[in-house]
Amino acid sequence: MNEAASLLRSPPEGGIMTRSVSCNQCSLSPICLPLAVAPDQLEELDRIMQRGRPLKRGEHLFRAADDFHSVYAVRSGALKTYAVSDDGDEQVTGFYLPGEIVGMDGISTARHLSNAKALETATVCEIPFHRLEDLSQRIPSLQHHFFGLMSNEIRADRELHMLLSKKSADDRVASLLLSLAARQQRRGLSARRFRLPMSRYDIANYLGLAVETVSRIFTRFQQQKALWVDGREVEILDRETLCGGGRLGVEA
Amino acid sequence: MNEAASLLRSPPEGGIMTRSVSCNQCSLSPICLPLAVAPDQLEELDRIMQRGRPLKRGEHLFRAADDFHSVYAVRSGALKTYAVSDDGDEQVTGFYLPGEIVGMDGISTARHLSNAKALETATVCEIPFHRLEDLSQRIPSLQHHFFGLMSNEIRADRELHMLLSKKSADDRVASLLLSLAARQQRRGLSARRFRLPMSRYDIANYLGLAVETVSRIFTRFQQQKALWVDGREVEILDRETLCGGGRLGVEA
DNA sequence: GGCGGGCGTTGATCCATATCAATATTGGCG
DNA sequence: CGCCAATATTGATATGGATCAACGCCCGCC
Repeated sequence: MNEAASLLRSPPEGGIMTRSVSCNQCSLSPICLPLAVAPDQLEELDRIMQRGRPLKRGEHLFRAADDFHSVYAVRSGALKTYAVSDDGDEQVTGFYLPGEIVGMDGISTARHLSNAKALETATVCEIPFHRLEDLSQRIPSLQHHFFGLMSNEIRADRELHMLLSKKSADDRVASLLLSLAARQQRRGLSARRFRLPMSRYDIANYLGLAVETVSRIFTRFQQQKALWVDGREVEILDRETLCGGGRLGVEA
Repeated sequence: MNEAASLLRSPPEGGIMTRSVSCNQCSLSPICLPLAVAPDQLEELDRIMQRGRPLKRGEHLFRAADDFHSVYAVRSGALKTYAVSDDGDEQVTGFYLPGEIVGMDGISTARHLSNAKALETATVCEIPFHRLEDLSQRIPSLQHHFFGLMSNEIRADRELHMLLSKKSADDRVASLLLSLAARQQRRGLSARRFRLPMSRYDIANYLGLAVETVSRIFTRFQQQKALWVDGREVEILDRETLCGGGRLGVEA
């Protein structure tokens, strides 16, 4: 269980390595925090970032009730966050892909209130939050960007709210697929074809559905030639049908 | 339709009045933005706040697609925010009571993406966002507090996510009632008895239920002596039963 | 190479809540 | 004061998706 580093390009020569890749070398910088920082100040941001060893699938980045001190930028792989309610059931609250920031819900309480777990081998850049706050005092564009990031998170949650409250199971699954596709595209990857980093269970849980329902919907989308699925590989064949196919006349 | 100011304590002497009440006179200051600002800097915050004429029930504070330039602190009354999806159906995304900040979802886009509408006569303090950002550059505690506010919004949305995705209609209604109660209490008012500012339709819409379901649940809670209801007046008689009554054995 | 356990699919049945329909009730307004 | 429209309640029925059950598959592990 401690051979985590072995999967990595980085030499396993000691556990935590702190400065293996700087932001300006990172291919994600145009969509990650650095986009808010002028080139000549990037060094400063870089200095507060900490790169850790990769997480193996199933490992936790943080857990609910841990002290909150950092947010994390995903560098590779994927994570999910989930909360556990008083009566014990789990709720997946989000999926995080490279270039995205995880952990922002802990800011107000000094404790994390959700758990973050790697869905597959993942690397993250840790950003101690108090230092990010300091830096934001000196770099207005960084403060602005970070307000924007949080605002985006709020917006996304509002969309999810509508999804869960008003939309059919089909719409929910379609919407998640299209969201993942868009996020792939943002990273310069194919928006049509990609691999789902999460299980059907996670998808169902996130969308408030039963696994069986998700499975059936994948099958049906495939029958309708709107989607090609092979395990976790998917290819979006027909966005129109996915989106509104059912409602807008095309039945059969 | 233009007699809006007439309902007010403030003299209707010209439409917009800009400085009728300063933050340090405002009874909400211990729970509103001022709590993040040292007394000797309160003046600065005060200077950027703008107090407008009150909104009448049904009036909009802003609409989706309006330019975003401000967030708003509710001073009295109540508002709801709602979004309208492509296919035309409405989703109530939040209720805002005195001391709370509305409009934060617009920050990242320069446009509002939801509508904010007064549920009853309401007054708000307008806070031009770019000036709040400036001020946050000079008052670290304000920046910190605002990050915290947004983080809270995210947290609340995560709880709602669980509510919509995993909980029964009963739990959802109970949860909303308890949330409103807690927010009453925060303002120093009774957590047991209060008036719902929103219609059953709004409640149902917000919680992803049908109006009829909400109505029936209110009736049932009353039969169970967990709640007393008269129109929009409610009194919470038994939190335990409300929370988990159904599941935890007490049936009948 | 075979075994076991998570993961995924498919079918049959059930139930919580939506939907449809009808009837109060309330509150704003002329 | 009385009317109308919006709001709220109540009952009967319909249904989308949950739940229960069974089975196949894949993959990591021994």
